[in-house]
Amino acid sequence: MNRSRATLGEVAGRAGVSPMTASYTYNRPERVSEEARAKVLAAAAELGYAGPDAKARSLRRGSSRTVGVVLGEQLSYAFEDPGAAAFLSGVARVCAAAGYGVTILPITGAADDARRIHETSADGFIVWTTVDGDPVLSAVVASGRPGVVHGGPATEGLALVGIDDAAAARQVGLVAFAGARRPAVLSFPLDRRRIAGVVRGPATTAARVPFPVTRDRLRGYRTAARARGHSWSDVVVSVCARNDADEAERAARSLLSGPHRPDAIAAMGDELAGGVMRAARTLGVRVPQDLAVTGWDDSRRARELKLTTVAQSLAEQGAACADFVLGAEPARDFSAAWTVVERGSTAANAARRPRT
Amino acid sequence: MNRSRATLGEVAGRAGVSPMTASYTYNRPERVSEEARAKVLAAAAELGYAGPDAKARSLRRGSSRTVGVVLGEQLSYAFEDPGAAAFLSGVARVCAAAGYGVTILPITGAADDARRIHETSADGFIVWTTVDGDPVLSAVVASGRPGVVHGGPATEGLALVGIDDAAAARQVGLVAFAGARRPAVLSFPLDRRRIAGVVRGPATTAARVPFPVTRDRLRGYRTAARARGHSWSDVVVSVCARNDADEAERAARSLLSGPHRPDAIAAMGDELAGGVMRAARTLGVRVPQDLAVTGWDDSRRARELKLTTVAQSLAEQGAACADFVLGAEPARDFSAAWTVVERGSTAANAARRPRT
DNA sequence: CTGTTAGCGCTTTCAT
DNA sequence: ATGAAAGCGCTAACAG
Repeated sequence: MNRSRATLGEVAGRAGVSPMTASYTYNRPERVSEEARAKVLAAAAELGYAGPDAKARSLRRGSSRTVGVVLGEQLSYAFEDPGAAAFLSGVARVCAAAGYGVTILPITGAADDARRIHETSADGFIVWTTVDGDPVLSAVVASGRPGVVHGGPATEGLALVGIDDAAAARQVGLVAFAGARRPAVLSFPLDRRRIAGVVRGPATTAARVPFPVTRDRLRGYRTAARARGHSWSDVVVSVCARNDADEAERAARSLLSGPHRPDAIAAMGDELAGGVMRAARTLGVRVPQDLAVTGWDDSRRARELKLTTVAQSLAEQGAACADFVLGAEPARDFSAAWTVVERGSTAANAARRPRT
Repeated sequence: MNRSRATLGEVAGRAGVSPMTASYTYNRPERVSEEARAKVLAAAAELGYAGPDAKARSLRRGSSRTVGVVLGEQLSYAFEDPGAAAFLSGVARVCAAAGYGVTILPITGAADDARRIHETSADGFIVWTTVDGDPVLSAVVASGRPGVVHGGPATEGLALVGIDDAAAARQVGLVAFAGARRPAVLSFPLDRRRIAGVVRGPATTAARVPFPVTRDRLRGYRTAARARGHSWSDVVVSVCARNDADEAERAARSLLSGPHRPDAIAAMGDELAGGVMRAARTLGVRVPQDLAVTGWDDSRRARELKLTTVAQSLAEQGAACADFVLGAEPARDFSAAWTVVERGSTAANAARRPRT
């Protein structure tokens, strides 16, 4: 049997119809008589023809029916992040419903990232987790195809989807730091190098934090810390290389065993916060009496651990990105909903407690 | 500025060269004089031309330079599984190195799954986590493009990559069940319905377990249980809907609190085994004295928890699948390496201990 | 090093 | 309901 080497024209020939009738059989079955359709399908079966070639279709239609998702990370990191998984499943749901495929474009950091954008036949792009000045952003703009950035940076020519991270960080930070004497932050990486370690507020100025999401959250925590009477310079910021409970546990153990034991830790992810909870339990530190903990994302984990956290739907944001690229949504920025969910990892009514 | 609407022909015209010179400028720069190249690039810049159109290229070259990865799951499940992440990162590494993109094709379970295969312009397919008789498998074969299945089912016309799950399960099962009086198994789902719950051996006959990996592992555990003097009918098999520590913890707590408390649990994933360890700690059950635990995959988690486990490299297997689709590897099945790593979650020298 | 020709396989457009 | 013509944008093959 010919391994699908047959063309639509050959199928038409064998069926004794014109190429157009064969084409309609696959694309507009309702426009073809029952009889012609049967002949075409029979001929196709005989020739082992599995359907119109997608590459030729793409060229002719001017559309590949594919959306490119640019992951600003090595794939191993991207898939380790539950947030990325949720986001992608939102993207995939919308794309599948519209008959679109999803092409993954991991960033290598090398100079050929931009070329990879141009060499992809996707009809549009969604960019996840990137940094200020990423050449990929201008490549997407230059490609002339629609693009959305999730979480920033805001880019001329691209739509932006995300939440107001600074506002959310401020609000959850107010809860975390209420009544605290030594607030601390457990942060995502500041840049692509993903260097873990402890810094203090001043090292987190905007210019040094190219990841927009991380930067905005740090800014929000800073506002909260100040509102609770602390100088940002005194706030310890422990950076984790990834959104991983085990790494966070080690970092938290180190903080909690040190000379200036924090009594409040605001973490940028529920995974990180979960690690803090484990470290606290191991060290006999009571939550929330001795230590307030907050997370981010309101994942399953947060519910189980009764974590105070920021609730947002990354799946919905992924869907919004896909809607935009597919043109179903207006081409404007989309600021998604978020709320702070207060649970047992912070003191009740902490938001309303007076500062120390 | 024209949003990349210009064609290569127009660029050539403006540069005063033939289309082929323009084409060579992008595809074989070394064949073009410095001067011509400069003229072409200048014209391209003026016209906002970002490079040759990928859709036209794909048609002309007969290749989209893209590999399709079929995930036999809803995307949210697939990305929650650390094994899938490792596998995909192996696929992506090889593809990126070869200049290929990766298109994700989540299975919906609906009748249009096969059509989605045909409508994708990928040059070949990698199928992850599917079940016996999945129509997707015959669709891949019918597409006439190369295909590999990871973990089975073995399919005429497709290559197969994976480990000998039955042999590995047997070997790790011998360690887990050494000296045990009441061995139990914590299993992955038996089929796509992902029904969680407790069954016994007889309900795990091949005919009822369409997931080949799960089926083969159950078979291996059965062999091990019998070798340790147990009837498979007496072995409790607790099925988890997903490879998730929290779900496993609940399942294990239920088993360990019940009337026939197991003293050995072989789990099909390190995440599941981690949940068992947590349940044991909570209930004051000592590992390995009161309970032997084994996992699968030798993940970071396994090392941290000192789990006896099956070590395999899913990233390497993903790479092997990609190599095959890209034609770099011989078109034959690839049985990957595995070993059982013994750690503290089972008794020392358990493999050599006499049966009870 | 550069150019000419031809056509990848399909579907839009417009007729019948 | 069916068909004829045209060409999507590019590059393989083969000159020069």
